[in-house]
Amino acid sequence: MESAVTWPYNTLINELAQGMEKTKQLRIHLWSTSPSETHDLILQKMLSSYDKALFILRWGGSNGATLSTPDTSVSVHGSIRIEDVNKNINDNQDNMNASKKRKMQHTWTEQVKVDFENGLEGHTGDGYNWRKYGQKYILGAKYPRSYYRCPYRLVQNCWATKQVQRSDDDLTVFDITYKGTHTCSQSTNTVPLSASPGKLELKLNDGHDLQGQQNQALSNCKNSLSVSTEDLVSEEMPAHFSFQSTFAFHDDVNHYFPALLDENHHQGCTVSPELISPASSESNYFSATTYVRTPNVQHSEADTADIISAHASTTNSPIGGMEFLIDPINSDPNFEFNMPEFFTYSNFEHGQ
DNA sequence: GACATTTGACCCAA
DNA sequence: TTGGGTCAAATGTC
Repeated sequence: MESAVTWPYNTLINELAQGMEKTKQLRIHLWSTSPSETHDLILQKMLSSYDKALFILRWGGSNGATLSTPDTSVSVHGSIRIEDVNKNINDNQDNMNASKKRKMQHTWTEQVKVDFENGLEGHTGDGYNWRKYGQKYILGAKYPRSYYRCPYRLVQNCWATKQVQRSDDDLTVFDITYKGTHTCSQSTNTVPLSASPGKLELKLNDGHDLQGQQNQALSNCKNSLSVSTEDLVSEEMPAHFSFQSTFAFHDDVNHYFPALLDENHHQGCTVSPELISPASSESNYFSATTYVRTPNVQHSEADTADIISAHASTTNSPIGGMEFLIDPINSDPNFEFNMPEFFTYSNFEHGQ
């Protein structure tokens, strides 16, 4: 039997989710009809607020907290501090094995949509580096699930992982499940906004990362695929500038992808069919993500490797990893957890 | 040679 | 026993 508290709780979540969805649609519509970075920034903030609210509610619900519980760390009036969550987890981690550690980990799921007609719908990046460590076909799922973990797991004892599962129903939708929050410092990959403009490049993806041949083929198309962020990024922009870049980028790139997808040919840039992996030929999915790299910032070999699956937004964020601080104006200063607000899928580091 | 990804094998919870 | 999650050797790329 549904409790009196649960009913409005679920209704509230539904209403917020609908509001969020409509905001996303509005954002795409506005961008396609009359692109304005100012408008887009406002809509970003709205989406950010929805995300926060939903996370608070869901986290509270999944932890058995109710809206009326006065001493819970989560309430509609308060804010959740991820350190509190992590503290509770970490307090127990020393005395348990890895399996139990993972069980204790804070878990949440995001859906990410790729829309080749309108560009990325929603997210650009979670700001962390990830290393793929496995892929597996899950019973009942058409597409394999990919497993990623923090590349600094051993070095910094960071147990964050994520799973990327393509939706069976909608080829453009991916479910990304995050387990655990990053306890590592990934400052090695943060790049100040003031650094010289990076280069945005694309990665083809079938749900897995493309291999070198495909990358090489793409690099041959550099002129059409690479977009300087010089005109897209200003120092005054908030840390979330990459989404702006992504959006503009995809507007441009969308002219490219359909041709590549359908005919493997566009504007003199050819990708032979054999360069598309079997999986990709099956799914014809491209992870239309961005990677921003600043040439004058040094990365170690390990860092370079780690950048695969790093995300454009906070890879270049001066506040690395503090996703909600990307909205410096409206963010609640107490709201400090690392839940990804915007996503890319996997990112690709190519060229220097 | 170094590094990341792939993929079959293994572990373990349900 | 089954299936999801992880490991680690093999492989590929630069």
